[in-house]
Amino acid sequence: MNPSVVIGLSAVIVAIRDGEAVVLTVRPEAAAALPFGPFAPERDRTFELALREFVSSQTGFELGYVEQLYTFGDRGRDAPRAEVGAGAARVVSVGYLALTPSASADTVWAPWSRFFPWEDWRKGRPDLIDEGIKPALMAWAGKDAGRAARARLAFALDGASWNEERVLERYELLYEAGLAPEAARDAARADGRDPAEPAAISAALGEPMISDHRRILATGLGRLRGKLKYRPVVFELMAGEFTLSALQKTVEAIAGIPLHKQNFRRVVERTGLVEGLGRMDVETGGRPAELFRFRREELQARPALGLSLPGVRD
Amino acid sequence: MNPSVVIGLSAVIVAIRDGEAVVLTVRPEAAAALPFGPFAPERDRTFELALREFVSSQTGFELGYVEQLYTFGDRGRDAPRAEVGAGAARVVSVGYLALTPSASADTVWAPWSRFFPWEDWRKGRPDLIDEGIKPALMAWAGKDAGRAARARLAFALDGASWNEERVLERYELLYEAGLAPEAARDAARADGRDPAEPAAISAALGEPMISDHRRILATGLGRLRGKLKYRPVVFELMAGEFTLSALQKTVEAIAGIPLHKQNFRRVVERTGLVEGLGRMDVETGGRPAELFRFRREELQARPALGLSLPGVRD
DNA sequence: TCAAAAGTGTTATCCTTACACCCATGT
DNA sequence: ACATGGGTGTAAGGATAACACTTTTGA
Repeated sequence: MNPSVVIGLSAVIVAIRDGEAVVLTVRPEAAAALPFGPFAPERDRTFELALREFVSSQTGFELGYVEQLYTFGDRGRDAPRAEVGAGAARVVSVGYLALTPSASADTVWAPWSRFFPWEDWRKGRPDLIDEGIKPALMAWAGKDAGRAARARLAFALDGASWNEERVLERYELLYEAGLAPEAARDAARADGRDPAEPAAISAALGEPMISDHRRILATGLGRLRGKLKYRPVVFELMAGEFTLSALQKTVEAIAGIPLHKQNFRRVVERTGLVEGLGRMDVETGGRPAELFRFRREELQARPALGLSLPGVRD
Repeated sequence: MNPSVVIGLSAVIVAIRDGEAVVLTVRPEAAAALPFGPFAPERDRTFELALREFVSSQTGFELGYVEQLYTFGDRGRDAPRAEVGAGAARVVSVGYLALTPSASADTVWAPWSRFFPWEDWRKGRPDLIDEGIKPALMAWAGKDAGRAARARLAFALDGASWNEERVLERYELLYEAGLAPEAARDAARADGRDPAEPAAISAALGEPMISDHRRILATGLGRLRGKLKYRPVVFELMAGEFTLSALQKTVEAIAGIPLHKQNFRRVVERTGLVEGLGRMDVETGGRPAELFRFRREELQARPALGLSLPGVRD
């Protein structure tokens, strides 16, 4: 008999709804969770097939773009037993990122700002950072200069500049500082107690999720923000026809920072990856906007999108 | 009783020796292999600890910089049974990339050009591409325009430009085209036969490795080449003191392309991540070179290295 | 004195960033 | 007419890529 390892698959499924980046969650009545399911070695030929299968049966949703994120195997932060229904097995979870152009009006789609409210800088620096996070992290750091420096760089405190990609680093810091409800839960489990998952109350520092799902979500958001800059993945979030403003709004929602309109257009045009259709959008306020489509056939030839998100300082 | 999954860990351990990028291999007498070992769920707290443990006990080597690459779980390309000593278990392998500044003079260090001879463009476009790879891929493509286009873009055929990061894409293409000995081996295993690993003859299209190790190696090389451009990982391959030429040689060995001396220096200086020591190197031919050190303390503050490797066309 | 490698000056070009302004539509 | 969002011109500054050239050592 083999030592027991059970592989779980979790998916960060991202879409855009009403200009907000949203992520598919399950069990809306309790603490939020990403869609997850077991990997059955005797049945599933590949991780990706298994993932598509259980997502479609669990949520009725067919995935398009999918990429592997990371495999989480640390003890103490693994999934609770019940999650995969195994006895005393060690749970290893393989996280995936998926992008889709359509999101239902269902409540299972949650804006990810619910879980990471400090990540949205589109309207400027969130007050939460200086009013909630900074004092809490400084109290945790105390006289430890290393901790203070990490906090400063992660959260752009005291004039440091914001790097939108470091989502995981920020979450891990809050976790380590005990400011994420998941930290207390995991500590209790490590002591042999069996705590309930944190309630889904809207915590000031972001809503918690079950197991290590918020960590997987942070990994997904960070990866996506990074990838935006050098691969044309945005288009996986767009419908077949879209306006350039809608494209910009999408990038802004993902990156969490505002972009300069004209520069954005120039960059997009220069890539040669979009094509104007000559037709106009059916209004959304002012002047009609031209519709564009993604020239997917060019993807192999010029796979870069070189969006250089400008540094946001304040 | 649980369905059996066994997790294996494999490491792509990279160093520089005599200006060549080399990778640590085991079993030099047979087909090459990366260092690998099982993950024991009841013993190992994290993947990374297990990895450091078995690498040090297997090769006597202490790892420094380590990062997770990818988790390979596809059936048909998994590790052979014997590798992890399990019965009928499904093998999932988690690949890691490790960098180290020191390589022994041992033969266990193999230049990776042995496995991917087409990846070294430092002396210009390798003849192998047009003389060996192109005809073979064209024969495989036949009248299939899609296949021909993929080959063209991956291997920079017919004027397409070379992208040094697409190492995995190139290997996968050769595998799919049946030009990697591993492909025949895996096909045989899928049919229920039990073929020996390919012999370690120096194949024209690169030496094969056991199991999916060459794929893991390709993943590691691609990741490293990409990361070079935006994270200061090169320094993990350097000793405490080094000359700028040595640094440049290292980047060239990894990226596989030649760099412009002065532009390289300007970029490195602008990052502020190196500091001249005022002392000189003890000769290597001509004029003595100044020694520099990596300012590791600046790593948190400015984590970018922005090496923009210029496009190589021919 | 010559080979070998270190190190510097300069320039055209392109990209990034940031101004401010005009255009087409519905109310 | 005016509010709303779509769409454009232009220019400063900086980074990139590519020239060719000087300097310092050992043989």
